[in-house]
Amino acid sequence: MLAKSPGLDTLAKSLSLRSPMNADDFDFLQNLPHRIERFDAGSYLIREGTHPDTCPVILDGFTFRQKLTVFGSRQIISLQIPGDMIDVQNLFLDESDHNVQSLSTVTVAHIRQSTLEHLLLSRPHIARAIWIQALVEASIYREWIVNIGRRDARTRIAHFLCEFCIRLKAIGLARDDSFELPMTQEHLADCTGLTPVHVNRVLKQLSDTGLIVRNKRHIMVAKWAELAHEADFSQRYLHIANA
Amino acid sequence: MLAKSPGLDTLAKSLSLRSPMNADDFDFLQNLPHRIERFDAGSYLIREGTHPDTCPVILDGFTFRQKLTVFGSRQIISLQIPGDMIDVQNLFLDESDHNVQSLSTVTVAHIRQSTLEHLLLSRPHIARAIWIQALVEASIYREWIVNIGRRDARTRIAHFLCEFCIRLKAIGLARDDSFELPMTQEHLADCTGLTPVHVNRVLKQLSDTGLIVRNKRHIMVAKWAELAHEADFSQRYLHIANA
DNA sequence: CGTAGCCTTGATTTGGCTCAAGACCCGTGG
DNA sequence: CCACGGGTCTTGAGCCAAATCAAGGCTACG
Repeated sequence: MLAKSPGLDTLAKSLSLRSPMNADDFDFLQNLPHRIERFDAGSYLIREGTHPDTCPVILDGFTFRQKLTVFGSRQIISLQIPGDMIDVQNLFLDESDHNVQSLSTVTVAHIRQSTLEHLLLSRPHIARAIWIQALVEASIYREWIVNIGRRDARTRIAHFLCEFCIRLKAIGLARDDSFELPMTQEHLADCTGLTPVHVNRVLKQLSDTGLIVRNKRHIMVAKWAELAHEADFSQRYLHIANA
Repeated sequence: MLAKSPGLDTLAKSLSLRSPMNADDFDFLQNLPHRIERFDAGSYLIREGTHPDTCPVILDGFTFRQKLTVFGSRQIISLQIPGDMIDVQNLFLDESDHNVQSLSTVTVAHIRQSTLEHLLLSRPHIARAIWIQALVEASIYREWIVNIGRRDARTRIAHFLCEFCIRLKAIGLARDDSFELPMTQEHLADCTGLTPVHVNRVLKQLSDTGLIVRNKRHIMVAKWAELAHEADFSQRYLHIANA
């Protein structure tokens, strides 16, 4: 529980990609007190209206933020990948305004909110990296608003695939523009504001056109430049330094 | 330029609503070095791809964040009202990923990014308030994703009106559920992912049903409870303390 | 008093939704 | 080892909410 764990490497690496960090900061992050927990797919990590006292960090697997309308439909708001801190906002806000659920089996490290608050004050370089992570997430929200508000279904799905692929590549979970979707087509529909049926048709169409190759949930982007062009995709909003 | 100005009152008040602040902090905010600038309606305050060296704070008027697709359509991502700092993210991110434009004539106070960076490190209570403002903005993004992704046109417009009204009331710019829209119906369409024509029809329909009363751009919410219900509106996501 | 921007309304079209049925895939238990 | 069943994916048919196209009307301002 208090001991150094290989687990928090994921967090330290993810944050150090965001802002330069010295060995001391890096070491400090790895030694943060935390508690490991595993969740089955579909579990709730955070529920709307509650105020969690820990911030989970994803070590392995995927989660998503989600809101439900009174009419019963679900909108997925964002996806979290390994290295992401999934509850920075509840450090400063009273109640969670949305739900967080696991997409697959996930392993998280819980860090106490009080530990984080102290860290934000005492470690400016780490604090900077955490804020950058939060600001980039907000930037992705903005792009999703554009995606859902002003792009047609084909463009929208293409954009989603480009974004997810780039994010995975940045943390080494995708190679050669090829990756595994950790979600059903229903989830994909809830990410893009479409229906599962229409997502299916669009995916088929993208395969038929030869832009992607699908094998179950494995996606290979066959023609990156063309897909990105059709997707109206530019990765500036992801704020990934090296690329 | 360096002198105390009545202008920054707006910022100090807005931030102190977000996190408790002592007289010293309050005074410090009012005495921040800044430069006042006015913009005509439609001016660009920030352009995608640039890195401004000041953060504008709205003293009077309204601005909006906006992105354009390659197909030429525009999506408005958020609205800023007096007291809002409109460029906190560029403190930490290299290039702006979107545009900010004025909706009406606006007066802003430019604060140097370096001044802000120093402030974030030296004044924890103010820093907290600034981060809360940024986190609440992200929360509003999340709600807009839901609004655009999963609500029909009538619900969407109703939700937009509820949100805008509550935000204005929080800073004393609306009374009795009655306020002035600082935008054209085309802007409203770009906020909601609809077309101007359809926005017009929905507004008419909301008047005809008696939920709102319109006089040019003046909106009076005649039946708040009913409008909020139809809008699937709950103000939790705005994180306004007192209400 | 002309003109440009905004608003309003009608007619028609269409992208994506709904409804429905069947196929596939995989884990489970007999 | 195979039958069963539930979740997911796929495809077809028909429909509808919102888009598009188009034409006037209003208002403010030079």
